[in-house]
Amino acid sequence: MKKTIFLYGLALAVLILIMRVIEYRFLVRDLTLEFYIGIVAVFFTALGIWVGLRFTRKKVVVIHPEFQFNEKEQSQRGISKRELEVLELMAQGLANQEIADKLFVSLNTVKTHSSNLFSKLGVSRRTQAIQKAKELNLIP
Amino acid sequence: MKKTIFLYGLALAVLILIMRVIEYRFLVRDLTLEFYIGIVAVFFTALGIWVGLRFTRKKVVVIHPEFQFNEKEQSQRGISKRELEVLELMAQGLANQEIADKLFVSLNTVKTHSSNLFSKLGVSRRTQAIQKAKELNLIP
DNA sequence: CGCCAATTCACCCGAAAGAATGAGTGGGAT
DNA sequence: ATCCCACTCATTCTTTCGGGTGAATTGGCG
Repeated sequence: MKKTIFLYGLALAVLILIMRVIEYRFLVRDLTLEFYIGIVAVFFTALGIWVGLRFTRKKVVVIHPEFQFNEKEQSQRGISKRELEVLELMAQGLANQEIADKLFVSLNTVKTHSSNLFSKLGVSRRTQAIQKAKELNLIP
Repeated sequence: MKKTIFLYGLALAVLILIMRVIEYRFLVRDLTLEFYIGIVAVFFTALGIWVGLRFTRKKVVVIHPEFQFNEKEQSQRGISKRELEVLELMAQGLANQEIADKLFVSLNTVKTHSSNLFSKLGVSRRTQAIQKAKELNLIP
């Protein structure tokens, strides 16, 4: 990212330098101002197009839109990190006891988390929670 | 498409017009040439970015490979139609009782179906069954 | 017709899940 | 220092699941 910004800055600097040179030449040769301006306009239009392409090309390449977590829903519903962990394991088909073992907590804790999770998701069963969570992009 | 080209042409015409006006004003007020050129450069850079974005902002079509039922798995595992119905409703987060109501059968029947389903899928919990069924393309 | 598979249902029992409640602890913010 | 919140855990109780078993029925097929 920093490299990208640096490259853009460098490109701009080079362009400004070129502009100066062009300016000097044209002033010396005493060409019309309109022509000079036209050159500059074309130049910077090209630069703009280039920049525009750079910024958007990547989006086209991404064919398979991968899962992207919906932070808004998480914060709006007040779902904590731990609850999310439980949710993910739940979606993997693990039983509460297995989740407890995996998270190194007690079964009761997992039950508490899942219970809170259900109320936050507005559901009453784990299968529904999984469905809902996928709809809300909380899990892949 | 023609509308787009027309719009671009129009935009360019307007920009040239604005350029002329700016040019006039700056010449009259006798400001520095560098400043004037800077304005033009920024202007056309913006134009270029805009054009670049317009031309490349292809809608990222979500290639969501549509579900296509895996008949082979169904027959190989000997899963009946009724069992599949139960599976689908199960994947929708319905409880056995709700499935029973929806299919107009008794709770015990649903239990039998789901039980047979689990053994055919090689799982022991409904959440796992849903996972597995999705992997096997038995449900979307 | 007799066989088979699918479907339906029942009963029992243990395990798991879920609801409700209370409570202790530790880290962060005020 | 105090308060809040996430996290933790426990207990009790009810509901739901899931396994196991047995059995009646129905429709298709040889």
